[in-house]
Amino acid sequence: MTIPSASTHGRQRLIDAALNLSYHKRSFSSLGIREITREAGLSAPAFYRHFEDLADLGQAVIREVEQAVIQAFTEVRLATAKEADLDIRPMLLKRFFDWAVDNPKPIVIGASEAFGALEKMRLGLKKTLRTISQDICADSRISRLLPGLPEEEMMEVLEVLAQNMLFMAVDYVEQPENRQAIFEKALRIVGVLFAGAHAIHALQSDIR
Amino acid sequence: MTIPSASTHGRQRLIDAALNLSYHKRSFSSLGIREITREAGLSAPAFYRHFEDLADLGQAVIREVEQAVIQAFTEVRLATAKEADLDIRPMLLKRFFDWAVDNPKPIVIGASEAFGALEKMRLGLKKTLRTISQDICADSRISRLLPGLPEEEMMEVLEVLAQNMLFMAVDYVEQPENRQAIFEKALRIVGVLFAGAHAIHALQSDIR
DNA sequence: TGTACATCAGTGAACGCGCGTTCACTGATGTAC
DNA sequence: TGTACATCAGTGAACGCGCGTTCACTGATGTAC
Repeated sequence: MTIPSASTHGRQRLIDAALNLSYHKRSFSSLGIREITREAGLSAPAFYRHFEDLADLGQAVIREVEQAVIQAFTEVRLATAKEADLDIRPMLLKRFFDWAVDNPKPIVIGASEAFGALEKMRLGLKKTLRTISQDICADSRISRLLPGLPEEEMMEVLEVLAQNMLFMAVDYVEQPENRQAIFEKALRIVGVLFAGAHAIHALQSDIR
Repeated sequence: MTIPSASTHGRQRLIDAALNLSYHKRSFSSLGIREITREAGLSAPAFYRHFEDLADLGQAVIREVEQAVIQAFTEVRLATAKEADLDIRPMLLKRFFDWAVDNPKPIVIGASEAFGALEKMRLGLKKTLRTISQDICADSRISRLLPGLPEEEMMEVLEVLAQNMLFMAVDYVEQPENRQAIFEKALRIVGVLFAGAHAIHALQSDIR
């Protein structure tokens, strides 16, 4: 055998099937085992070769969604690494939204489960948003737009931002006819949050 | 008979049961008819005396959630009507959070369904957030904090705000030990958004 | 290289159970005269 | 005021169905010697 690590086939097909169904019918917690195996083209008992129960599959699905979302941000930041615009934000956002169009499932599912039924999903996704916020926070192209802002304040704003951009990405994906308007709206919101963080920090510095 | 309007009993018990179950087990779309009637203390066939199917009950539930959320804001604004603080926002927010503690179900369910499974719920709740934003926008105690800001810009910011405060209210409800910290964080976010809207608008006015 | 064995993803048949839904019925309440 | 009727929320029994889960089995692939 190659490596005893992750099995390559049936298991992944079940995860993909769950993602497909959550994406189209929504709400992971309402899926059934037979429904998922049917979608995956497997017999029902095959499910138990790979997972103990639905919660077990759920953990695998959430890992998949988390990885995809983090990967999105990584790819976007790498793709824009050579850009040296004065303001990198529009390009970062545009790339993220376009990535979401190409990979709608983890975005749509992530958004709907981030405050949804299963606690494990909620906690996992919130942690993911925090991780992403930290990555962005560490990106000098962003942090230099908020000079002197303490890291904790920046993180707070970036987390709110990440959450809102996740939701706006869903609109962007689902309303192809309004994409330009949604993108501009998202940019405005980004602008407001940055400007606000900047203004408040300046105000506090004045008082001190 | 009194008035042929809304029936007072079984129907409401079914709605309450659905709210209870969604609140504790989460995800309305995973509830079953027998489960709901059981929770309501009724026989299964009784369901059909009041609703055609689950989607029909769903519409009634969402109306209930919407009304409760709007009522929350109305009550909060009435309760603070006599306050003439320089800045009414902390009191408005505090009262809203405390209302959420007393009426957790519509808040928690509203937050988890606002981006969740059923399209009707999502659209209804987004409309509700818009309605609330309009109410706040028309409140001179708020609008005077953003003098000269065009209504459309104010609405955009207030909608983002309303959505975020809904989510933060859930944290406030579910983490009694962190309430003070969550409240302060929420206030900071409110501050950032207002400061940002103000700063951006001032900037635009300068350019013109 | 061949052979015997172990491992493991997959299967169809079968189970008992709870589901959604229909049915004919009951009993309370309101209405007509 | 009494009586006959209509309305309607509720019920228990019954239906067929799809569900989750277990079982013994198959066939392909890897491993030992």
